[in-house]
Amino acid sequence: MSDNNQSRDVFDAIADPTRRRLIQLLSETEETPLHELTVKFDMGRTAVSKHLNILKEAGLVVDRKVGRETRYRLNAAPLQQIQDWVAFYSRFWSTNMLRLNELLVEEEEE
Amino acid sequence: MSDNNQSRDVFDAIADPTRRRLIQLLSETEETPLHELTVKFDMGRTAVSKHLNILKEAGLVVDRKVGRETRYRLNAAPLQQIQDWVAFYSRFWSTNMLRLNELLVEEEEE
DNA sequence: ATTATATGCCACCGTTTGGTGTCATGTCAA
DNA sequence: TTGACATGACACCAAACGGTGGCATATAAT
Repeated sequence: MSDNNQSRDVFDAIADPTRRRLIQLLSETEETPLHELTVKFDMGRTAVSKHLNILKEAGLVVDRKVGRETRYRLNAAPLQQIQDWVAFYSRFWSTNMLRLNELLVEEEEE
Repeated sequence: MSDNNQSRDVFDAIADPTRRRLIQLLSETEETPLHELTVKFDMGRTAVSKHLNILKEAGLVVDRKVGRETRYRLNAAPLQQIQDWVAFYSRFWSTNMLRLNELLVEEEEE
């Protein structure tokens, strides 16, 4: 159904701060060409392009050529994997909260 | 309030599959010594220990010496950062759903 | 007392990562 | 048509990563 050309682990793709910032920037627009993204970073065009390619490998970004520029668009769908994964562990910090409360109550009663 | 000895980015810590498996294993027990974790992986003790240290740097794991062994315990709390981050983008795959529907409707009406 | 176990620490090593600069090519503007 | 712009592709590089093995030490078991 959805696009699964994921040759790269999504967890891996979002590990880098630059790539997370790219995701954020792309979430603010419909479509942005490489050169426009590049000016927002303290690094060369080649580096930004590489990061975008990694995001593309993870399926988080789609690119499209328009004239001489390549425009990038966010595809947030693969992030569901992350959400599913982390949702499983939400129960653990909840129960830790409960356990913390137990300890506090015990201390009060001593 | 909570423990913030995070010298390591949580996104970075969970990027590695071995470390995610460690998190999963630790979620199944209260506390597990290094040697017991080691036997579950196809790598040496040193490698597993390194991964656990990285998780520790991210605050995802707490260790405690008991006799000659070092026991590790999961602390899922820092994973909230991940959840918060990804939650922000959930609206994007939802709106993509909506946009997909729009496109389908347009096609039908043509 | 001796031996086995569990670990930390360190040196080492090949591969990946995240950046650089350069060159060739395609496209837009004058 | 000439020149500026946007990009891809490539070689290169230092640093980080993910693994190894060996050694020293503390604890447990015999």
